[in-house]
Amino acid sequence: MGRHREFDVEKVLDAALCVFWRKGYEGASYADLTEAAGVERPALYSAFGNKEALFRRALDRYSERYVGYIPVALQLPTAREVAAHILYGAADLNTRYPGHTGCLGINGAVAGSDEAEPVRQALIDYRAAGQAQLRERFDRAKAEGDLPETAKPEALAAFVMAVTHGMAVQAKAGFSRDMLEAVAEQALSAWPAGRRSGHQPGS
Amino acid sequence: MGRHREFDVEKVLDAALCVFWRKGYEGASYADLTEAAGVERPALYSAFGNKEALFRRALDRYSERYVGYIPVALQLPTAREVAAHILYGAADLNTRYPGHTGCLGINGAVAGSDEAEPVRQALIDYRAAGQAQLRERFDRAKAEGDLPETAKPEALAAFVMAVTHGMAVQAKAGFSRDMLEAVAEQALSAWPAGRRSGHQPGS
DNA sequence: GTGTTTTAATAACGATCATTATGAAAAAGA
DNA sequence: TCTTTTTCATAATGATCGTTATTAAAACAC
Repeated sequence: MGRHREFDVEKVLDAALCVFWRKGYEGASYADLTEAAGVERPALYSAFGNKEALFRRALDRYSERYVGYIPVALQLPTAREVAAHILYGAADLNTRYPGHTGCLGINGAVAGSDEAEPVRQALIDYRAAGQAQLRERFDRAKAEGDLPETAKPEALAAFVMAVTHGMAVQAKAGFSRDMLEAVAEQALSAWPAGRRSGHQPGS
Repeated sequence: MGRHREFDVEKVLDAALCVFWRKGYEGASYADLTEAAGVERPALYSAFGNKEALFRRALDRYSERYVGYIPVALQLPTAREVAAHILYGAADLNTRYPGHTGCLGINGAVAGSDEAEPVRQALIDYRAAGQAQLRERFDRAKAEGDLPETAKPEALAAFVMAVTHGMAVQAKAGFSRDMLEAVAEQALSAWPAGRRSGHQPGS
């Protein structure tokens, strides 16, 4: 019983995601969010709760709809291909939408006031989870001989993540896709070769 | 004639710099700034102007007092040493002070509200200037044979900057110095060798 | 059709934001 | 000592922040 909801929750969530992507968590005001979503303030509160809950829903949606290239990358046969797919995938995602360059995980919460600390921590956890997946994948690669015995999977994962974060910062500063791809190419040019890797540096 | 200023302008500026470093531009309120500086609000306005002017003064001081390792790096004889000095210098600066990890250039302005756009642009310009210096240094290295003819100085500079930005993001997330140094080491492991470079990959 | 329940929209809430009037206190010149 | 000038400290400015009362409208049950 009762009145039906008149707006599409998923469309509203997409609109909020775009605002957060562009302005970060604290920079996105309810005035921005309601204007982008086309609904009034109380509708956002009744549908999602408060601002932090709305952001977490937007982060979930971001993960589902835009970061799919990472699980795809993790399925690739060699570590180099994994890293390459992630690096070029980040280069693409960071520059694909002119209205919101960079990535939500970096734009949202690098710094800010104390009140946003739980949100920053959520984003840190989000990035850490991705890095842990990458590290596990590199552990496997080492066991399979795709990475040499001397390779340090944890450091390799942190390195790949650092480059992607750095590209996100650069994308927000307006770097071209070509430049980001050149960054990715350079990051890959020293990838350690394993027993079963056909790649030779410089070949 | 008139009354003397009772506080030390440089000490106040240092205090403001620490607050901006920790909380970013928009996250730092005047309540934070006056508490850290130990002076009242109108004193900050009379000495520095408004918040944006105070931030720019703090950015200048940051450049003078904390980023000296970059001009030092630019004087080193080989491009690899330049990149290594910058990468390890960033690893150090990003983790040296537990109270304000990361770096001001990244923490301050990756995302935020529209009102802070000029400040974000100032930080983008600041980072771009550093990258331009690096690129010029790599141009020289190429001319001197320290980088191979195939090397792309612009891409190399963007790559080094991307890694440093990524490390700044990671430092803000609590990464250890050891981990950041491992990231830097990996970034260097593929550095292109020129005619006059004694380095061989893997040696 | 009446009553109940849920949503929609307007407008207000207290808190905090950056920024300043305002007036007292202090130092310099006459 | 008196006047002038600058700084200091208290407190208030209008605006915006995230969050909600409040009331009107719409959709079900009976």
